[in-house]
Amino acid sequence: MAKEKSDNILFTSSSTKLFAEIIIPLALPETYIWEIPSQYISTITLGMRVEVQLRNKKYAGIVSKLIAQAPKEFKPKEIVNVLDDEPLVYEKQLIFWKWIAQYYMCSEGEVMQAAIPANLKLTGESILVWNEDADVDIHTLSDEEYLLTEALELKKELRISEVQQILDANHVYPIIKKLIEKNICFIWEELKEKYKPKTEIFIELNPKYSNEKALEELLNNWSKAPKQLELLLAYLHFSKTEGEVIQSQLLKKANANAAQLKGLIDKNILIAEKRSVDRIASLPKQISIDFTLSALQQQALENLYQQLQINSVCLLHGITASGKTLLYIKLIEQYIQQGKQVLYMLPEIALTTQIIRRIQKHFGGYIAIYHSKFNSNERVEIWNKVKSGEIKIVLGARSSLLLPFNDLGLIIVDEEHDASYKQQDPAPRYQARDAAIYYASLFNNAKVVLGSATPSIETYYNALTKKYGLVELTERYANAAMPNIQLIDLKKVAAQQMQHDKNNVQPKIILSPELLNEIAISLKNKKQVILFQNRRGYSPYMICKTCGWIPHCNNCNVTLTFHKSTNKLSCHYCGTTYPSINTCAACGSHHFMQKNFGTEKIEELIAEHFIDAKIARMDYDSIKGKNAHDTLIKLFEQQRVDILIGTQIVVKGLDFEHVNLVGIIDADGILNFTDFRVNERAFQLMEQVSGRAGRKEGTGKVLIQVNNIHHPVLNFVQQHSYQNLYKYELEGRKFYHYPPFSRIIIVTFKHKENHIAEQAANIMMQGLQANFKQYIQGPSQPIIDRIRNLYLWEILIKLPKDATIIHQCKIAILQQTAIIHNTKNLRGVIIVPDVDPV
DNA sequence: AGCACGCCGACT
DNA sequence: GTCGGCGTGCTC
Repeated sequence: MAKEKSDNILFTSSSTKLFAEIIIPLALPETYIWEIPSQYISTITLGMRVEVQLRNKKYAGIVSKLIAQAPKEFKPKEIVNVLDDEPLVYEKQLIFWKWIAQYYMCSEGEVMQAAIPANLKLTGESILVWNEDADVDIHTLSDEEYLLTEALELKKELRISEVQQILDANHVYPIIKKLIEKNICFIWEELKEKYKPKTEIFIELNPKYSNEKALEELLNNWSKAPKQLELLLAYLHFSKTEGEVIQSQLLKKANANAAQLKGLIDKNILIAEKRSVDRIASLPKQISIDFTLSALQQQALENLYQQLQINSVCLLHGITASGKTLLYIKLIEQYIQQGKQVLYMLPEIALTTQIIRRIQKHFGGYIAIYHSKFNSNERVEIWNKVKSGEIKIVLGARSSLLLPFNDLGLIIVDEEHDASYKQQDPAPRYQARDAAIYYASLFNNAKVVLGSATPSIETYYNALTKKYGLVELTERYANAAMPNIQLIDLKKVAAQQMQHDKNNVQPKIILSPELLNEIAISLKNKKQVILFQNRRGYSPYMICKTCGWIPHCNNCNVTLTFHKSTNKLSCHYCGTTYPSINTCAACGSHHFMQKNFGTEKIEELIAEHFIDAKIARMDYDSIKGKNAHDTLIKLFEQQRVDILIGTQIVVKGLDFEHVNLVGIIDADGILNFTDFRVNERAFQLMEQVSGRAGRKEGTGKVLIQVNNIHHPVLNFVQQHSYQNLYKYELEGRKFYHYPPFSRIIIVTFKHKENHIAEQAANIMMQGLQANFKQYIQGPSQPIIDRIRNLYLWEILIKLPKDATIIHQCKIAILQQTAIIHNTKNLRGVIIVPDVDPV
């Protein structure tokens, strides 16, 4: 720290002026410069927060660069206050932010906005909220702090401008910062669902029995209460096999009751502790690796070490259930023992208690979990502990990449092919997998391991061309066989039924007799079934039987999906819901037909067929509640659900022992997308869903219902051949010049008037034509050409993989954006560049 | 981005 | 007369 400081102080003499570039959490096209008042010159360093005035608003910005030379064109204002006495981020993070901003075409302010928890950023808009649970010790407060605390207690909420009236205007932000630190108030975050960490009661053995002798003595001298002894023995067995013991599970497995457990707790033999599943401050900081790898896994691990000696990035390609997680755990252990920090990234939805518990079991209190559902206080806590190095392992989603690591040794990107690593809507639209590779390069000798059963084509290409190392695991552990995959030709089934029924209407088959039959067999054998339907709701659209009118969303150009459970129509693009329609708006008819089908409808049909089976549905609609997702998984784990019907959500890395049948209801729906990644995505989806079948004992079966039975991807899925898919797909990518043979930028233009959006897109296209004509496609309207009342136009740019051309093109796009925004009538057009879109 | 300034039409 | 719509310029 001391070294960093002396490096950054350019001048100490009081006659010399010092200036700083400050990042403001706004989408400003460039960073602005403020002057550092002389009293701060000796203490200010990069990464500290400062209070500055921009126009007539105040912001907490971050010092990103110190400058000795006074700018000629304007006279900078002075920084009002320095808010930190140590940097909030290291220089590495500042470099990283700059790279993200440049690569993904956004402002550094937008990156800052995404990186920093709300409680650490302040703007004039921020609203302070009184913390009802605050435990204030008045004597520790300064006069000004007390003044503000009093006002807050009275009014509960204060805008920063109001705070300014209460306090001396020059002292606002430092006082607020103090109060936030003292937990007296927090910064209001709108619409953020409050995430309640899930707590469970864990049972532990009193440490005084942790040595064998004391325990033996206890057991040998046991008298009375034989049931308690039985329970204690069950606990000991359970803790050996599972590590963590949860009260409810213990009682269930040991067939004991709460009174017996209470007896043991009262005798101080066992200890009960209520703690959150994902916040684990109380867990001991210890590593316990109590499994051994199979010969193949061991070899793969050694291979991985070797590859990481030569490469900074390595792909771990292991088929489903080959034990990738075990390798990660071994790897993490290595890095922790060297004192390095490790980031283990997973797609948000895969961050279930299942995986969290598994990792916790091995690394206890070294771990922190981080994702966007945590509230700001919790995020700040983790932020600080990662910065100080107290936390060694972060298990998190995409956004955990933006934490202030200082001594990162390893980043694991699990399920690296997963599209959710790419941020979609607010900028920065970064791809966390790719950004991780750059981020790692900022740390001394840090490595990246990308893991997947079905790697993205780009990643596999990079591995084969030696840009990344490659380690493959081709066998499932415990010799479990890959599931057997059968295609069900829906056309044939329909034809048969038509013959049978002797009426000439070809029926629409949703559930084929084969599938129903197999489900019945599974149920009879007390096995579980997963049915996959990649569409939620009951029916994707309704159509008037008389005139063909289809209800659309008022704000978007999409058909509305009917949800039977709520009896509402809903737009899956903007989320608006409408009451169910009984009358056709075009012809007044009351007869509607439901076209296609979603998870809700499947659930209903299955329930009709299997009256006694326990059925559950897992999709975006059914897991909205805080812990609904975890609860559902648990129910299924404990075999309290026989048939699980779900969308994408069911494929993400869940490990269920008793599933032996997976049904894909509508493969055509997966295969008929117009996106250059369809084949890759379809294969990944089907292969991952299949992987849920027969993971432990026995062989699983997968039934795929499909009309277009000759689609090549189905063949690859049946063979479980990623290699063949890769070969096939790579040729297509080469022919059409798609990634990995090019780099794509899509620029989207949005405006409430269609012709204005179009006009802006045309100006951009013309501006780019001079140098990039051969790379541009469009402008064109996307298939869904209006979302949230804004019309959309797009330009697709496929650039060669040449850093100079890409860089120049980005500059040209930004120039054209500036030109468009300086043109009359067009300034309202929202222009969104998306680099490496998915 | 966000905010003030200023130029126009519609109203008490 | 003035209220408020939004097009325009500008922020260190």
